[in-house]
Amino acid sequence: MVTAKPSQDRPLRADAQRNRARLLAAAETVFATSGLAVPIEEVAKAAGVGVGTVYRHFPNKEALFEAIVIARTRRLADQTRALVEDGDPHTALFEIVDRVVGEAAVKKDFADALTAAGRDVKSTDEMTEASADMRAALADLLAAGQRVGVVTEDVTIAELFSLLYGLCVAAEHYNWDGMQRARAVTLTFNGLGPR
Amino acid sequence: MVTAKPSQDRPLRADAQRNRARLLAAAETVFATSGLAVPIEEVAKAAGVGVGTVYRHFPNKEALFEAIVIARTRRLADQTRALVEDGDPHTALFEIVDRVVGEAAVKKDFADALTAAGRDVKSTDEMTEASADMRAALADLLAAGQRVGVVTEDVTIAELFSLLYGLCVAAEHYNWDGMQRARAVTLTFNGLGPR
Amino acid sequence: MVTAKPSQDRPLRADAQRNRARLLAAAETVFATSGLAVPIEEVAKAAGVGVGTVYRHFPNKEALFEAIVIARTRRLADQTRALVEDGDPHTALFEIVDRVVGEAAVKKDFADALTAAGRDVKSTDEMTEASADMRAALADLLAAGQRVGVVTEDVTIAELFSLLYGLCVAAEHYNWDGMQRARAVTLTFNGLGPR
Amino acid sequence: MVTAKPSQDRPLRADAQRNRARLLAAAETVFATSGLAVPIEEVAKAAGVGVGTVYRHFPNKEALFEAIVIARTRRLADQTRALVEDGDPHTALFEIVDRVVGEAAVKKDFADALTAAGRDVKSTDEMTEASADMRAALADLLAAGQRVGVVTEDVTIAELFSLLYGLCVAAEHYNWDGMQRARAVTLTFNGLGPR
DNA sequence: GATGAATGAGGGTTCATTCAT
DNA sequence: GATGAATGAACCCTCATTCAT
Repeated sequence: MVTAKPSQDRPLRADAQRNRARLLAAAETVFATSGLAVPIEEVAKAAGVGVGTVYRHFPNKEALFEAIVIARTRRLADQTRALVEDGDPHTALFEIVDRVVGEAAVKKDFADALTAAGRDVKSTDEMTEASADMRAALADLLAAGQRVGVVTEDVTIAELFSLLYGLCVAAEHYNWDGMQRARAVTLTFNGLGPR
Repeated sequence: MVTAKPSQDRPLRADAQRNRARLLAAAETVFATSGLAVPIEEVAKAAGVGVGTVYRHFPNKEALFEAIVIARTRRLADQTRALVEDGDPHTALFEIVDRVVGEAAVKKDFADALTAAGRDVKSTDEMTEASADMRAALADLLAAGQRVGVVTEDVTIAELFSLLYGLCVAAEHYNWDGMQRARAVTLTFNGLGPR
Repeated sequence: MVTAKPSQDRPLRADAQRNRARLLAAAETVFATSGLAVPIEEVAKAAGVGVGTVYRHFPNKEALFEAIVIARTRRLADQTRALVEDGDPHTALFEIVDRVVGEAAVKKDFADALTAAGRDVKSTDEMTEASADMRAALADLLAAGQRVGVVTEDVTIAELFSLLYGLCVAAEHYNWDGMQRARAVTLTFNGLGPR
Repeated sequence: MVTAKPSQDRPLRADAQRNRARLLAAAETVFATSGLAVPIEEVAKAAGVGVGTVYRHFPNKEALFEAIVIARTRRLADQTRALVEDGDPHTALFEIVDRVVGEAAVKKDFADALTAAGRDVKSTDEMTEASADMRAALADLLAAGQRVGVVTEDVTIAELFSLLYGLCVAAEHYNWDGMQRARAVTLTFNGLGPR
């Protein structure tokens, strides 16, 4: 956000910056498509760079993966917060959940990400922060939902979180289309609302 | 279940039989504990045999893994059917789901199994059969639930299946204890029942 | 030395034993010829095995190298001790030094070994033991030399050791033939003897 | 010594000159400390320049290393010659040897240099010249020693050279302090003198 | 049948060198 | 001239699978 030294910065960085972004994007796609086990070279190829470049930007495969998760978590948190502020409280919760689940269905790595496939994404400060951020955004959302009465008071963030998680994984696993997803989200929401 | 050559076997066969069983048990544990990426040798060691023996019983790693999934699926199907027949229709659905989810929380490999971590468990005949079996049992369960009115008519087996799946994964991921699990299952069931 | 269980041991081990030996021999040659930087595959090829076999016997390159050093040190210690016992005290010191230096000239790895090329051969117990053994043998030799008067009393083992070391390196570096070596050893011995 | 284009250079040239010097100094230290295997980038960092600059001054890593060896050899030759001229013939030999060995003990790269760690420092013209220079200086020294009788007539330059080499390596390897070094040099000299 | 040694393809990572800025 | 990002060959090591015993 804040580019230090407004004027003559290191000029090279422009390319590097772009490469990093392409790498992240490519990695997201490739990991999503082929799983975490793909050779790094595959990622590099998809990003149109050499393996060395991957390693210049990320110390190792795990770090690359973590960077994706962090980016993704941040994006989700941002979107969530946007919806909390702009959206109709009555539908905000449904919408954001639906959207999150929808994305998860496409980018196969979300669950992979959170699950981190056995290997525990070692809580980097950055990761911890992004997580907390997401959690906070979701908490706001939940509070909003409870305020307008679509969710009963006794539902906790943790519960919401884990149900959301389950939905994401299922969406990904069963390759839900919009219809199926909406239905599942609806069913789940029914459970959260008042009897 | 299907013991090939029902009657007189050479005594050695007994050892082999036992080895296969130990192998399956060991593999289930080891995969659950350390993920699918563990070297086969680890499994062999855990089973107290040499790698060669593993390969005598299963053509390759994937087959071993599949065998576990099949065994597990069969077990679940059996349990489900048992509950359908013996259990109180009002609680049967809840109970079986709770149990399945409970097991999933312990044996980390269930989701791993179904998700099959990227690689698609190629539907063997056996696997297909076990799956169908499980699906049928769950269908019966669902039908029973609908008959007594705890689940609305419009819920499909596919939907039930995927929600169940999501619960399992979440249970595993968040390491739910009995309480948390019951709560999640309850919430989910609320969603399936009549308004 | 002591092969446990004289009769029916694990039969396979014979091959493995042989491979380990071949590996050690090959590695000694290859490292000597091409330096410590040669790819492990080169060593494997020289031993007529696959890389995997190298790694079955030695956890990593360094361990392989260390094994060579240990073997070599033991051999030297043994030879030294033999000379101490069998040899004429008047010539024993000269002879053993000459021989050690002679070997060093051929097997280029001796100095490499001791120097351990920058990386410090982490003192394994085995290594420590072998070293101590060698040192002890040399101490005996020195004592013998002093007893018969070819070396003055004030020469310490450490001094002998380091001069020997220097000679070895020089022999290797300058590729001394027997004549050159004998001359250098003689000159050095002159320095150790009484004026 | 040989500054190309003696007179008017562009001011930038000054920077380049300085960079080359810093590079050489940094490389000497870094190679000495961490061995020849350190990444070039390490050297660059130590010199406070980018890798590109290293390659502007030296075509490749080997050339950089060779430049160090040459510089070092020249320095030794100069010092030697100085001692030959200024020093007391009776102690000159001892002194120069002691000094050379002393330096070798500090700058670990001397032996590394001469041994050239497996890779043979391809005799560049420059290198050859520097070597010859050193050899000549040492020859003068030896001659002086022989003239005053501290060294017997039959000692050849080659012999002196190789003993010196051995001492250097040993000094480096055993990390001799001044005392230990003096003792070793003395012992060695005893050997070179008349009986 | 069981064992575990051997194989070797494959993947992660490093680093000398090049080149756009 | 300097910089440091990019490249990719090469290396260490792992592990699924085979096979001699």
